[in-house]
Amino acid sequence: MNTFDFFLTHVRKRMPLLTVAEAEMMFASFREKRVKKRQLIVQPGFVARSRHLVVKGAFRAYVVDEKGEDRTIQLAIDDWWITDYNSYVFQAPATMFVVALEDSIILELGYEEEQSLKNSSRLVETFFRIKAERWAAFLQRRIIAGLTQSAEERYLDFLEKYPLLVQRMPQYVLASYLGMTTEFLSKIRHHKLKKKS
Amino acid sequence: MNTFDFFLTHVRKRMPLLTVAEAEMMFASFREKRVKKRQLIVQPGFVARSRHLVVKGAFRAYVVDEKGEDRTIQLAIDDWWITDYNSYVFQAPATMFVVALEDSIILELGYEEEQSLKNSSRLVETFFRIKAERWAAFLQRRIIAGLTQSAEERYLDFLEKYPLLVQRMPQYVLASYLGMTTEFLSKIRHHKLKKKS
DNA sequence: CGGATCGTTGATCAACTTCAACGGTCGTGG
DNA sequence: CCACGACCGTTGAAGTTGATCAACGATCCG
Repeated sequence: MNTFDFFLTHVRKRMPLLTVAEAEMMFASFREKRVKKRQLIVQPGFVARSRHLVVKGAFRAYVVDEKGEDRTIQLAIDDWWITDYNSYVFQAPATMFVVALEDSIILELGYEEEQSLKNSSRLVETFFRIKAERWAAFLQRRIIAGLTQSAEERYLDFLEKYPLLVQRMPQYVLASYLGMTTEFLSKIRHHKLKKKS
Repeated sequence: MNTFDFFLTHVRKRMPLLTVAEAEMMFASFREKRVKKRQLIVQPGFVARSRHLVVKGAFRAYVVDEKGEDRTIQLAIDDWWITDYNSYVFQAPATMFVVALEDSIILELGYEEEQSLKNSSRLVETFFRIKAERWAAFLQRRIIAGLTQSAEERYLDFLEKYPLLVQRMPQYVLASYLGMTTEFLSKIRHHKLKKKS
């Protein structure tokens, strides 16, 4: 499957009505890029000028807090988008790192290109509106999980919903995404939680 | 200020280009409602058929977990929108309660009405796209706060960013929004945290 | 082959919760 | 208009969850 076919399949999942011609027009605004493991595509202090659709590979967005700990804010593998969302939407300096966890292929869409696309096609505007709505819904579910579940429950739930992600992510990434330490996640996985009495 | 003027000011904040005629057309799809304190506008099991713009008053969206504890997912006072976002976007059964914390006035927008509005006006589609993007950005900042800050830091930050909200919300609402118990928030507020040695 | 990276395990510790008891205030029915 | 319960907040003691620290083991590349 070539990159355009991948892209067509991707957009048709959200917008079945999109014609091939429209998909081609959109596709023309993207740049295909190869990114090596450990390479950064967004860095704190610089504006995230693009959002990135992962064709193949894996990425992680994280912030580093005062204590120097990193906290994973977002993960992406094949067919997901990633960037520093705040930075991209407001075109303000980023606070996150976005780094490749594997050698990857991405489709990069610049902010200005996205604006033009939305201006030139009503359907594209709708595409990005739906994308933003679903992203918000996803984030809200994550907030609910954080407020209502224990570390173990969050892990088990995540494992059930995103088994592919769990398989591909190193454990320290997973732990920091789920809001716990690697040590604790290791204990959860090996049923080494000390139960009382 | 009458309700339409309130609405016009509200939408112009996001869309300065909106003409009065367009604002009037949008406004016609909303229903003004008065809601008494403790009245529910969304309930679990029923689809959230509307989203609500708070003209005057205060609301709280919360879920009840297995242990019977309630966790506040969203707050809204004047000029904010509220509903069960997941339920509204996917038109699926709600998991949240949305309840009035004061006697309130809201502008209610039904799902179908929103779709028609977006179809009939490009600018309205853009309005809701921007709204969704900012909502997602807001939620992501909340996730970052939850992953990187202690309970005390979350409270102090929230107090700084949303002093009006803090003033108007009862403490148990605030505590459950910030992911801690009322007791603990009370101790934070009275500097009763026991420090070691 | 050798360091860097990632994961494991147990002991101790800190942040926050739970529980219990109590005090104030608000609003509603008698 | 008062009284009484419901609701909300406070405080301290004890309990839990998960973090921190430290040491070690495995694996993976270069």
